[in-house]
Amino acid sequence: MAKKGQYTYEYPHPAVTADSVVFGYDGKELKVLLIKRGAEKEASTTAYAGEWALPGGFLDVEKDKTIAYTAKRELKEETGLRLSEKEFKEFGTFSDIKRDPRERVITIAHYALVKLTEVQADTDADKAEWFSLKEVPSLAFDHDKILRDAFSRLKQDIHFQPVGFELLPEIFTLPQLQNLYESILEVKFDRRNFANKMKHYGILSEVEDGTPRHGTRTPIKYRFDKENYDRLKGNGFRLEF
Amino acid sequence: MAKKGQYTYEYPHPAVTADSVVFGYDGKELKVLLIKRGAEKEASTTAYAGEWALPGGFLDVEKDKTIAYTAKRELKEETGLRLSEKEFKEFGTFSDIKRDPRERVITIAHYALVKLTEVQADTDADKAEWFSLKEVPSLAFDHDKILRDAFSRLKQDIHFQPVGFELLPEIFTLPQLQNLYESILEVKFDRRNFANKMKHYGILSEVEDGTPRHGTRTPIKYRFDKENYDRLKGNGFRLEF
DNA sequence: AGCTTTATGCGTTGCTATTACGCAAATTTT
DNA sequence: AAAATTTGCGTAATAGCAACGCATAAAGCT
Repeated sequence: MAKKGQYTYEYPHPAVTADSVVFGYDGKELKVLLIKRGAEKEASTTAYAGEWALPGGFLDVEKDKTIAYTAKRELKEETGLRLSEKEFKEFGTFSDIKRDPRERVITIAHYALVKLTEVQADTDADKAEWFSLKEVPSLAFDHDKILRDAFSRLKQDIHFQPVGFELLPEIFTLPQLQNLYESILEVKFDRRNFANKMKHYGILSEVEDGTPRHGTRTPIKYRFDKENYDRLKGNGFRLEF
Repeated sequence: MAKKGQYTYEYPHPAVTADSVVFGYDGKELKVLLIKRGAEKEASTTAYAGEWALPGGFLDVEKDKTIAYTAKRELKEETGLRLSEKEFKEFGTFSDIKRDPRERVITIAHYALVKLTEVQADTDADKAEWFSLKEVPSLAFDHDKILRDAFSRLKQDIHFQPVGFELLPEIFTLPQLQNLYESILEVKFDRRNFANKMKHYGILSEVEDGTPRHGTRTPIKYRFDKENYDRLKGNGFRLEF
């Protein structure tokens, strides 16, 4: 254990944290993963004790190779979720001088997209909880603003990059995909035009699962064509609204 | 002057800097502003002494309200250029554990666009110099990578937001505007289609400067319609390529 | 059970935007 | 003087997009 006051510098240094906004989709609406701040182990986490906050924590100056690694490590520690560093998308720095009452703390904010249906079992329910975006409580520090910024960044990104793969289960239906887009963009699309567009991109593969499609009301099942999907991510596209 | 070893912390803290990639356009090609690192005042700047680098410097933990302010302050100190905080666009954090040989330094990277023709006089030529993007020397730290990332970010942003206003002189011609876009995107557009598109956006106002247009070869002069320009920035648009 | 409402897939039509060019005039280059 | 270049103005063909109709089966309702 480190002794108090062991680390000295010629000039004042800020603390640096990585915070993560983890979005999940349950087939109906967009959710976000929050943790409850406790006065458990570290004395430094007592600020805003008991309040809800984004998962995240301090950069380990000596061990964390990059900030993305900090985000990954802290998410695992605080919520049980294991994501790879690549899945964290950095979207901004929050550096306001008063944002943490204890000392100067700069946070590098990230967002990540996960298949809620698959990861729900892995999230440590004692510490973490999924909240509907519409029912998020007020958060510690400036995490309200960070969350708002993350959502508007996701909203922007989705116009130019497909995001379904990260959020939907492997097999899904077109109405599900459309609902996902509508949840994120907060708009409504015409059913048939949306279907045409998605099919036109060539990122969907029909799934034959034995069940002979009974009626027109049972939606056709799809999976993503990973190859075309990634190509489209690289090239970018434009989804109107 | 601060005494040595005055600032102590329970856990190690990183240093935090703000670095800026300042792009300018001289009517022909895109340029970037670099500084020559010297062993002048601060002992801490001796790393990579004599090499070219991006302007930037350490966050003043006690005085700088935000990282953007650090960027603004350091740019002024190092190059003489005065920009407002809003003109700095943050595009990423560089946090590799080995990126600075002295200690752990996290940098928040920004880019800015300026009218080269107007600011050239303000840049302190003793310390700073404008380089063509094609002739940039190899840079200190990981600044090569930061510069590459800034350029590709600018390239992305220009697809969805007009950028001419920030880079061109107040009065300019359509060929100039097209050349700017072509310089950034590294592609060629069809002259007439480009003109049609720009006119269609409604952000151009023809300038009557007495000179009765001699021949068709003297390009028509324009200025930006600031109101429509800003509206377009807000809404976003899509420039194909 | 029988009727109404809703969800899904497959299309069509008109409109707008985009692309790929042609042409004339004047300047610059050779 | 001739040739090549640059600029503005225009047009035809095409592709993409938005708005909408129709048939069918499931789900909801009385």
